[in-house]
Amino acid sequence: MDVEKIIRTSSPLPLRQRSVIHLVLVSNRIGEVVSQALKPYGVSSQQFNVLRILRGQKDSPANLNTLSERMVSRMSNTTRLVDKLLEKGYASRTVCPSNRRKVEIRLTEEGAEALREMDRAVNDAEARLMEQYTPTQLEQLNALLDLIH
Amino acid sequence: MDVEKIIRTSSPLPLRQRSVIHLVLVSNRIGEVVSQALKPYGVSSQQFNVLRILRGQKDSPANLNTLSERMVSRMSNTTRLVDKLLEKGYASRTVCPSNRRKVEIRLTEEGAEALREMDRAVNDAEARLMEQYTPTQLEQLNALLDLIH
DNA sequence: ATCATATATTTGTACATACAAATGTTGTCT
DNA sequence: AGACAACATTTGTATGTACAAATATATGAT
Repeated sequence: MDVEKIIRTSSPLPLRQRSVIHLVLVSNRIGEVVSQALKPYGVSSQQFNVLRILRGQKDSPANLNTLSERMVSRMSNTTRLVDKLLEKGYASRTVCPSNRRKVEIRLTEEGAEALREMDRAVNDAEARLMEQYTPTQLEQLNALLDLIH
Repeated sequence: MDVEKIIRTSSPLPLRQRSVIHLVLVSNRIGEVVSQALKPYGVSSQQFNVLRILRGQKDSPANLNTLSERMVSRMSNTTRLVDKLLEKGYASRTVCPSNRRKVEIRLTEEGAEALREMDRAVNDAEARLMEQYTPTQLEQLNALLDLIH
């Protein structure tokens, strides 16, 4: 991305500062593209993320703790996010019988079905976004990102 | 960053998908580090961004349009963000006399002073975050990020 | 059994973000 | 001048995010 053009700065930025801004701009762009792809299904990218985690659980239910641990962007309020998924009929929530402090959250059949379509849409969008990259470049990018602590 | 560890997934992710998640994780981490550095000054990273743009204007004031154009993350509501800066005494807002539709937003002396300290704090935090990188690696990273459209 | 502590979730508050609609101002066309 | 479109900002609504406090349940020590 052309950082200087996007933030309309005339003077060139110091390399490290440019990298940091660049990373944020790219991530914002990813967010944009993904939310756009998900718009037809009425879910946010965080909600999509949760649906994928639920699917990854196979038949065992997830509790809120598990969900927030596994989410890409830690949600400080997973309760309300799950509320939205319930409203849409994509997930179910029951009190865990063995430990009544916990809740059991499951993907519904409707949720699983919608998720298959979302997956396709998001995957296509990501493919378009990243089509410039050769596999080698993707390896390099990942290796460089690994350096951040 | 160790993507698989952070999102606690056992199966390795496809390279492209891993890159996308990696970029988002890194950007989230940057956001965390920057907000932490700004916490003592009571401003968000977006507010900090606006303060820097105001300084870049030298003595000519900025209007809201200019601000949202130049911000790293486009704010859909720059009005309310500037409100916060007014409350803190870091910026001033007056109606533009030549075109009463516009507003003129300026950095106050107090804002300029606080900004100098914030700059130091943020710069230090970013330096710590990116200390692993050689200049060459930063170049490579920027070049790879340039590929995104 | 009771109390303190730890665990799991929910609720409250403030702020941030996205999008649409409303307001006020300016310039243009007739 | 009056009507109308374009411009710049503000306001409203819904949702998302961060952090702290509140609630409910379980566990362990005495």
